[in-house]
Parts: sequence; structure tokens; C-alpha cells
Amino acid sequence: MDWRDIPSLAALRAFEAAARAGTFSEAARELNVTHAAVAQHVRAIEAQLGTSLLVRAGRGLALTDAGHRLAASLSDGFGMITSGVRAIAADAADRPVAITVTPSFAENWLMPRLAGFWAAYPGLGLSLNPDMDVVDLRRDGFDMAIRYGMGDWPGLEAELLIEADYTVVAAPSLLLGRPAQTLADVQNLPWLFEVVHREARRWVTASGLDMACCQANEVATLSMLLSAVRAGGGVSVVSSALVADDIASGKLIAVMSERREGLGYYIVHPPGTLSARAKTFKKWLLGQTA
Amino acid sequence: MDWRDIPSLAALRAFEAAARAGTFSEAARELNVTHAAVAQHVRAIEAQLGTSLLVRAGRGLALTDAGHRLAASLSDGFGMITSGVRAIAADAADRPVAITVTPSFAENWLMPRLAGFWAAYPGLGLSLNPDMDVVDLRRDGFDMAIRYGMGDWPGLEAELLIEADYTVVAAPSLLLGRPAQTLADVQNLPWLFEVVHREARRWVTASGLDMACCQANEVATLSMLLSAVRAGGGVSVVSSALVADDIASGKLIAVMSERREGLGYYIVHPPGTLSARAKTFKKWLLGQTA
DNA sequence: TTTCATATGTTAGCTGGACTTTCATATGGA
DNA sequence: TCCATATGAAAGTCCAGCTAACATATGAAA
Repeated sequence: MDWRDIPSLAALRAFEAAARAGTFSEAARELNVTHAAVAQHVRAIEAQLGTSLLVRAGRGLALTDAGHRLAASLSDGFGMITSGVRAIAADAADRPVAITVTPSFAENWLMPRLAGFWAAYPGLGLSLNPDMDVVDLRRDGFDMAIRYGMGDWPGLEAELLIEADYTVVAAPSLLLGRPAQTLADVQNLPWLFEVVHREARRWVTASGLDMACCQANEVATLSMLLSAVRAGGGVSVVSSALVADDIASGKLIAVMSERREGLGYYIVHPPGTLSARAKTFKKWLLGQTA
Repeated sequence: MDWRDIPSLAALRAFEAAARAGTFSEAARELNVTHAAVAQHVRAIEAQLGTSLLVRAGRGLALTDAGHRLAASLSDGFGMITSGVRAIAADAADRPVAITVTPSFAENWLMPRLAGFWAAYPGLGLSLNPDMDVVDLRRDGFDMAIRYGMGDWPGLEAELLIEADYTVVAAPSLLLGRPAQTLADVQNLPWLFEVVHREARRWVTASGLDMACCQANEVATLSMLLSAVRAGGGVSVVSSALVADDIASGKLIAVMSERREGLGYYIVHPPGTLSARAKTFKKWLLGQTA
């Protein structure tokens, strides 16, 4: 589509508004600009096309024949454009909020709380996608994600939901009444690590755990790890946020804990306006940790 | 038409081009901008509408369902706009060049030369409107005017065609062989003045004519005045340009002459591009006095 | 006829939207 | 593996689009 011989779209829009409104002043109010801006645009179009479109008539303006014809095709064209845009925006606003979230966070933190959301917002649909991968939100059509990390994903806005830490936990059934207040207390017990969570292993070693003198097993997912830890299958390092209820109820014992600056579960989304529904969900999420 | 919730038209055009071209790079070439400009526009629209439109696919891009639908309505809308604009521009280019010109200039200078123009440009139509009034070119649909004055009409471009002067002329049939080289030589002959041309009368009085001792008649139009002067009805003050042929052939005698700085016959038109045809005519006009 | 509100016309000056520049990364054909 | 061409992202530039200001025109009301 060759635009080189077409006046600027801003000018054409100004002309269409003036043609419809009958005065530059009224068109200016509609477009939130001054009458001078509208007048300049219209005269620029006339100069470029070599014909008059709007001429002075009393206190207002009258369309020439050419002006009538141009205004008609512009009105149709701009009508089509704005209708198409609004249809897309309406569809986007109506569909369920699409969220991608790590499975373990979904199972251990989000799902237990979601009944509260459903009670508060019965008509607001959510589409939750548990996925361990960091997916491309735009490519895969997600409104937002809840991600674990430092909050610095390029091109995305990230807002901290829950701070994360490293917490050593063990089940009472594993401890068998033994004290569990230092790493030394659990040094000789079996240990469990998530395959990909190398940093947890690195941290606990740096904190004094001697990996050589104890049995350490690896499991594939955080969900499986938590299941095994709860069953007394071993000691592990997790974010306390995921096991807050377990610790509070005594189902798991927190041996030691250390905060990591910046580390946390973040609400992540592309920059710009979220839909009203997505905003509502985000607000509710943030309200759960205030 | 409420534009507040509509992305910028430049952005929508960029998106439509990218949707059609399949890559930001190709769309950028079409629009004469960089790929980054197109990419930024598209992502801005996605942010505002809350949905993906174009996602990465190999080395290019693929439209999402929403993207397809939006691209279709934008293509229709922009097509309507550009077709409408081109139709108006084509009409303006095709119609005869509309010129408003003073009747006396038309009769005495232009019409005698126009045969040369018609011979040189047989297919180029002209629409000549003799009018003594200074008309509003845009309101009345004129491409240009040939006007007598100082060339300083606001909001218009003016280019000098012929310098004007005050020239005292008389017919030989009036002079009856008497010398006619000074105002004194024609002081006691009858004089003619155009009703509205007060400055000619003012000038000749300031140049020494004693209005009290001679018969002075007024006529309504310059054309009538020239007709009477040629018939020996009286002495008058005219622009020599209008009677150059008469003077050259001896049909009129130039008694005295005085140039006036800036005064002249000007080609006048609104600023901006004249149509190709109007430019051709203007060029031809200017060629007649080079 | 005068006054007043509202319109257009015009030009000089300002600024942020639109773009460029630059560099990093991704993709696919040779 | 190399290379050409694509997108992604962010910092910086600049002029199209606008405002401000003032002049002039129009028409209704007093």
C-alpha cells in the first residue's frame, strides 16, 4: 500500500471530523485539539490534493462537492477501522484471564486460596496453566504469569507477590523426636533435592551441610519433592511460602531459614494496560499477601 | 467519533503493513521506516488492546486469530481511505485549470496569446473566468488568478508575470498630427478615467496634469476605456503591458511613462502543490514574458 | 447601529510521539 | 559452521503536530 501520495492520517481524521461537525471549532473539541490544528490539517490536504474541500459559510463551513465525496469515503474507512479495533478489544476483555504458573506454586499456594477468589468474583473466569517452563507470554496468549526468580525478565513488568527464602524443612515422622534447630541436627538424615534447583543445593552446602556423609536423592518436580518431604522421605530446602500452612500446623518443622534479597514469586505481564479483569485478579493476588 | 480508546493511526498502519508483509523488516521497507519503528507500534497496539496480534514464527511473524481479524478490518478501512483520496486527487488533476483574471487583462494580453498555448498543449483544458473582483480562490474553486497589484495577498503565493506602470496614451486620430511627448502637449485634450482606478488619476495629477482645464470623462470598465481610447475618444493612463501591441504598431502613442516598484500583474495561487496541468500553464505564462 | 459571543485565519514557537541508532539474539539456508 | 536476515530492546534524536496568541469575520441580540 503506497502512502507517499496520501495526506497524513491525522490530517484526514481532522478533515473528517470537521466535515461531520460543520465547524473547525466543534471538530477540535471532538478531537481534543485547538481549532487551529484542525484548520491547518484541512488546508494542508487541500494544498496537496489541489482542490477545495471546506469553505467558509457564515460562521461555519460548507463542504464542496469534492469535500462531500472525500468525507464519505473517510467516514466509511475510519468507521471500519474503529469498529475492527473495538471488536478485538471487546473480545480480549471478555475472555478468561490467562495465567501461567509453576505447578508447585499452583498446588501449594494458589489453589488453596482460589476458593476465596471464586466466592468474591463469581463471574470472572480464569484460565490457569501450570507449566514449569518460562513461556513467551505474548506468543502463547497469556495475560500474566506467576514466576519464581529475581524479577528481572526483559521486556516485562514484574511485581513482587511473595518474597522467597531458603528454608530447611523436615517432617516430624523423619525426626522421631530428635531436636532439629541446626543443620548439624539433620546432617545425617536422608536429603531430597529437586533436579533443576541447583541453587538450593549450592546454598545448603555453603551453609555447612556436608554432602559426602549423607544420602541425597533427586526428584523431578517440586510437587513430588514436597509430597515426599511431607511423608518423611527426607530433609529438603524449599521456599517457606509454599509450606507456610504445613509449618504453622506442625506438619513440617522449619530447621533454619535465610532470606534472599530480590528473590521471590512475581506477578509478571507485558507492559501496558491489563484488561479490567486481569487487573482485578492481580489486585486480589496482591491482597492475599498484604 | 471517539478516538480515545483507539491506538494511534500510525501504529495501526504499521500493523496492517506487517500483517500483510509477514515481517517487520518488509513492512518497514514499504513504509520507509526502520523495523524497530514497526515493531514498537505493533507491541504498543497489543499492550493497549490486551491481546497478541503478531508472534514470532521462524524468521518472520505469524498472525494470531485476533491479528487476522484486525488486519482484515484495517486493510478494508485503509483501502477505503486511500481510494477516496486518490479519486479526489485524480478529479482535481483532470479538470480544466480554473483561472480567474481581470477582463481587461484577458482581452488585451491573454486572449491574443492563448492560441499559442492551445497549439502547444491541445489536450490541456483551461477555464478562464473574467472577473473584476478579487475572489476567494479556495471558496470559489480556482487553481490560480492573474491579479493586478503589489503581490502581497495574505495566505497566497504570488509570482510576478508583468511589471506594471502608468503610461499616458492617446490615439493618433485624437492628436491630429500634434506633438505628444509631454503632459503639456495633451493637457487640453479630453481625458478618460476608469471609475475605480483612482490611483491613476492621482498619479497623473501629481505628474502635472491640471484637471480643472480639461474635459474628463469616467467609464465603468478598463475594457470600455481601452476601446474608447483606441477610437480617439480621449487620453488616458493605462499599463503599457495591456497596450504593448497598440504602441508597437502605432495605433496608440505613448506620451509618458513611469514604473512603479512592485506593481504588476501577478500569478497568484494558494500555497502547496499545483496540479501538473496548472504548473504547465503557469510555466507557459511566465515564458511569455521572459 | 453597537455589542458580544463564536467562528476562521494566520504565524511563531514548543514538545513528545514517532522514529533512528545501536547492539543483542534468533532463525534457517548454504 | 558460517552468514544473511530476521526480531527484540533500549537510549537518544527530531520534526509533525500541536498550542498560543492575535487578527478578522459573522450573525444574533440589545
